[in-house]
Amino acid sequence: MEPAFPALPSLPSWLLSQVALYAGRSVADGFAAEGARGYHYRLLASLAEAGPSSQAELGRRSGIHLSDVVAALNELAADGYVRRSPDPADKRRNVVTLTDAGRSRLDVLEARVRAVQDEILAPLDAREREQLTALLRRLLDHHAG
Amino acid sequence: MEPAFPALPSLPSWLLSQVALYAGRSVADGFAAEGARGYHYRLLASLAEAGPSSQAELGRRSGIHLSDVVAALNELAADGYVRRSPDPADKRRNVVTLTDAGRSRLDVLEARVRAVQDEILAPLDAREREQLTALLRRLLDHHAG
DNA sequence: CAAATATCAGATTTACTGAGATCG
DNA sequence: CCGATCTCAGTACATCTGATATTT
Repeated sequence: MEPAFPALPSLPSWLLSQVALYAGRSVADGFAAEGARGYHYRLLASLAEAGPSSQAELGRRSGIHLSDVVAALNELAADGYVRRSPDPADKRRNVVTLTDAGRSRLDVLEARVRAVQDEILAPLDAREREQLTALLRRLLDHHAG
Repeated sequence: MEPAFPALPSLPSWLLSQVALYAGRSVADGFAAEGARGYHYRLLASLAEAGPSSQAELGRRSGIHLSDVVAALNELAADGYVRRSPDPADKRRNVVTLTDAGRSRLDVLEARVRAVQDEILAPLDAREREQLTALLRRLLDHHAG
């Protein structure tokens, strides 16, 4: 007579949320040590990857809500990491550009992120890390597509 | 000249949080369809697994803050799923007991959870599901101990 | 007095909702 | 008039903090 329940801690969704909670906190702590948040990194990385963009594009690419994009860009612009200029071709839009300072900022945050990923995945070897990311990627692609 | 960044969507911590976000929403939706929340399930499951417990024990086992345990138990007790009685052996404590109705309630929520897990893991076969949970479990054990 | 328990009230974070103004 | 963009204000949820009272 086994117990009928899988005992919380074996549920995939529970494992996922617990590990994600820990990972999220680690990453947030790493950013906080630089006075930044995850949104800042995601926006800077998205700008570096795709070049100058409208805010709506930025939000879609980085998965951040438009209203949160506004707030995070206010902070990034106040620190001189991005520049907002009106798009002459479409007056509804702002063109957001990464400044040199923003590029340096991204490098710093990037280094933090890398270090934290390594700490999170510490108990796994290279092959297992690839397995994990491949499995997660398949789940994400399946449910996002 | 490869780009210097790993492009957001390949970061393990990002994959984790995205998949966990989806999984968390799916589970929450499943519970909401029964008028319940995750806390209710976790508390009921913890009671079924370990028997009558104090609130502090419950909180520790299910990873819910004491103050949230109080609120969630208020709701469960109001619906007759648990009973709170003072512990004669230690007057600081309440002994929380699962009622028959609570046991039935757990079965219903349990079924929901199972179905949702299956939906979340849909793109993976049995072997891959075990791989994923094993990898996640190792990460969790490493960082929780 | 120190530590554990239970309770309540509120702060914090991330994600999201809704309403407005402007423009294509 | 519809749809997209930007902005601001405020909600919702889970988590966590702090204060208080009681008992060990």
